[in-house]
Amino acid sequence: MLTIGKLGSAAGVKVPTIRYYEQIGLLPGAERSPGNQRLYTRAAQDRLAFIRHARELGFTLEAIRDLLSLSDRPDQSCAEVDAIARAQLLVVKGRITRLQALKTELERMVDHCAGGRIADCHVIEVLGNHAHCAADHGRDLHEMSA
Amino acid sequence: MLTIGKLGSAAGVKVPTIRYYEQIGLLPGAERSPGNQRLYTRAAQDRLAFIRHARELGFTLEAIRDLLSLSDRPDQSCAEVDAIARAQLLVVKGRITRLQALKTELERMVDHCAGGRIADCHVIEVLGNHAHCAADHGRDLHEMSA
DNA sequence: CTAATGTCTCTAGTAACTATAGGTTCAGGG
DNA sequence: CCCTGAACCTATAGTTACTAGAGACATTAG
Repeated sequence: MLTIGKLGSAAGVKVPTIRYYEQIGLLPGAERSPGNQRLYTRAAQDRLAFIRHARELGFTLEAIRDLLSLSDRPDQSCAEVDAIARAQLLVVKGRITRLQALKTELERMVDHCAGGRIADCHVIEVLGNHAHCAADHGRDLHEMSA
Repeated sequence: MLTIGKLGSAAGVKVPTIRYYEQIGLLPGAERSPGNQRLYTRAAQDRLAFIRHARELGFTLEAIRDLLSLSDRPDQSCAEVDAIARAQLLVVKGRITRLQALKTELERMVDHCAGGRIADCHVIEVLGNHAHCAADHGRDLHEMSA
């Protein structure tokens, strides 16, 4: 049995975050020591590792909740998991595309900017002027959090 | 002079977001009509466009605040802007790398998952098991918001 | 002139945590 | 066996960058 601190460092998740996950029902309430401290099993550690990895992969906690509920009923069809993964894949591809445009833009900014003065510097102009954008401007600011 | 709604649709920013930017001091208080509605000049539109583009490029509002304060004093050295852009470039490159690992992982998930049952499905196993990770696991969950 | 749309302020909610306060429990050393 | 200091407990509030709602006033089109 692990204390919350051990569990946290084992999984690379901060202690308050673990308590937060418990609070929102992503982790079940842990057993407690006689002194009321949380004690975790190997199963809880796996579950937390799953959550952490999924977060790293860009899944929202809601998506993770779905995934976990599926894993709790392991005889069901995989189609739903598959759908979630596919949806996330689209999001991820979109992000990569936009980030690459962004990277180009930033590189250009750095090139234009090296050692000059703001009066000669295109950074602000590039960002202020729609015509200079390399990136396409859809309404996509908030796919970031999808 | 533009109303807030026109300004918003011109710049691709939602009306409450404009008011929010004003509230946190990123946009100056606008002139008002006799009926107390905000009226914006071309200058305000440029400033908002700048903010929007910078957000798209992954700058935080704090970084944007810095950039704007620099642009308000245009005789200063460009070095600071340059430093911000370079720092953002690093963040962006890191994100791209991790998202590409993520993409690989998700593609693998989708491949393993096609039409099966969860019992045969590697999705949860892949994410739950540290050994199967394609991605490196630094403490980098929160560069996402940098 | 009236109805619809747009705007106003203010408050509260969102995601996914992070931090603080004030108190309790546990493990190691003397 | 006691004491200290680290780790733990709960609860609340703060963070970023918005978004949404209520209820009232302004503006514009027909």
